[in-house]
Amino acid sequence: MSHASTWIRQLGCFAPLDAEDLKLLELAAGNARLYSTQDSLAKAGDSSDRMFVVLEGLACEYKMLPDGRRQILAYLFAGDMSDPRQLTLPYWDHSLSALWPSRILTLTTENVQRLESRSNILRAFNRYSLTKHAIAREWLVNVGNRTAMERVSHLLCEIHERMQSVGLSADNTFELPLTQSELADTLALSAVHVNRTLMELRRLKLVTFQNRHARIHDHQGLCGAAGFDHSYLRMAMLAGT
Amino acid sequence: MSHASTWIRQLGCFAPLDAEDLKLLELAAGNARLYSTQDSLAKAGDSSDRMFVVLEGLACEYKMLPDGRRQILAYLFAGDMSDPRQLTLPYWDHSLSALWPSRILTLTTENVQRLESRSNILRAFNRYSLTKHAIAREWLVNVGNRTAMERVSHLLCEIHERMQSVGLSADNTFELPLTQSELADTLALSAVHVNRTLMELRRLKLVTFQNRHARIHDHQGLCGAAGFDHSYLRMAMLAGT
DNA sequence: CGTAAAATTGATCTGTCTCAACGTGGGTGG
DNA sequence: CCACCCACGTTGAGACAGATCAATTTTACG
Repeated sequence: MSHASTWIRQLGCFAPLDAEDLKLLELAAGNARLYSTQDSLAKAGDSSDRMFVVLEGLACEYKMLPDGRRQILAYLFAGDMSDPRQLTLPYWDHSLSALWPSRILTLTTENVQRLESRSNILRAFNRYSLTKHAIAREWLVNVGNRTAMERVSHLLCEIHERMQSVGLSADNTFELPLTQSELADTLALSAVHVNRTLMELRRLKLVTFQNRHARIHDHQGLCGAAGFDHSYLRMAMLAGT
Repeated sequence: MSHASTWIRQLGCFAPLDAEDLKLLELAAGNARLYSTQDSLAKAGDSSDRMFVVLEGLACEYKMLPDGRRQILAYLFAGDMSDPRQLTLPYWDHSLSALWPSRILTLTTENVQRLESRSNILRAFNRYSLTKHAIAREWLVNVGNRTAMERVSHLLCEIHERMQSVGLSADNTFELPLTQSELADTLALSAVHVNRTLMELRRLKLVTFQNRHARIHDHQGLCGAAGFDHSYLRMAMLAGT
């Protein structure tokens, strides 16, 4: 199993890939680099001349306000990547950084063009990217309309489902090396309130956290608390609904 | 001046269009239909077999929660369109409806493919769509990290800039037929608080509203109140920064 | 072990929500 | 052409979810 397997498995969820596609993807995944927690990949304003693929670990996209407030816009788990179309723009409007020690692949415009010359890969990229945007829409709904309890539950349901689809969740347990402060900047809550909400989830026997791992004890209960409907995550997948 | 002029002018901001491109776009804009306030264009779950172009008027993308809460995800002003790539998906994950009497064009997959066979048009579509997503990211920041005053100001700065870029703003005045309740569902505030914030903006002599028109009296002051930085709107435009 | 980051807990504060009333202007039918 | 009407805007009072401030404990890691 190569270092790129999660990425390739994820792409395979969005379009069928043949042997030649797989070969090209494996090849492209050659020179991944290791990053540490908090290492910056790109800053808002930087030239947008490369895209990133998280092969292992965890990174995020975020925006900072001048006074230090931070909004996390997206998580990039193993198998996730930045938007390939961003390469057509002159600079980044948001920033990217690692949230945990990660193996991250950097692709140039030429690398990406070579991959996208394969119609299956192009199709997978596009459908993957559409899913990322569907997730962003749902985050806006989350932050805009849901209570703290619903927000945290909804995010956990989403992450669990994403992890499952790439085989990174077993026994309703998955690695989630996020601090409560990072969750706070994702969900637009204070870190203190995230803490209280997580403890409430524990008290309700819905989810527990140990050792940077989340364990869902009552999946149905959690989805209920979140008002979670997974259709936005599956829309672009081969299996359909 | 055709009915499609605002749309075409907007696309022309994202990629150079030649005579043949213009001809095809004009042709495609033939059978627009009139919609009234609140008319539905598509509901979440509907088959995603057409895209929409708002030639005149105002529409929006939104998501509803089962209990009736609504989050508006994007405004479609004259010249704006739904994401063409959505056509590759089986169904909508969000809904679209008119917010004001509008002239709206419906394009089928075939129509869009014909347009996208022109590389300039394809490029314009892509860059337009990237800008839409940059706006969505900024909305998440807005709802997640800014106060009511900042949120309202920021949204007004953004709309003003968008209107200006397609020539729908003159003398710092533009048509904005939104109710306070619609603003509330956009900004994740209550309608009552939107009202108080708008009155505060009026008291500060930054913006006034009359007759469904917004007039910005102190552009610099408004941008300051919002912490507004327009780079996310211009990133994909031909002029650059 | 020591140390710093992260989690936990308690007390208090506040921006915004909710509820409830009243004003108002533009569209419609009589 | 006027009167009604209804959606929208405005205003006030009180409530509350979540923020903030300030310790203290626990955990991770060199």
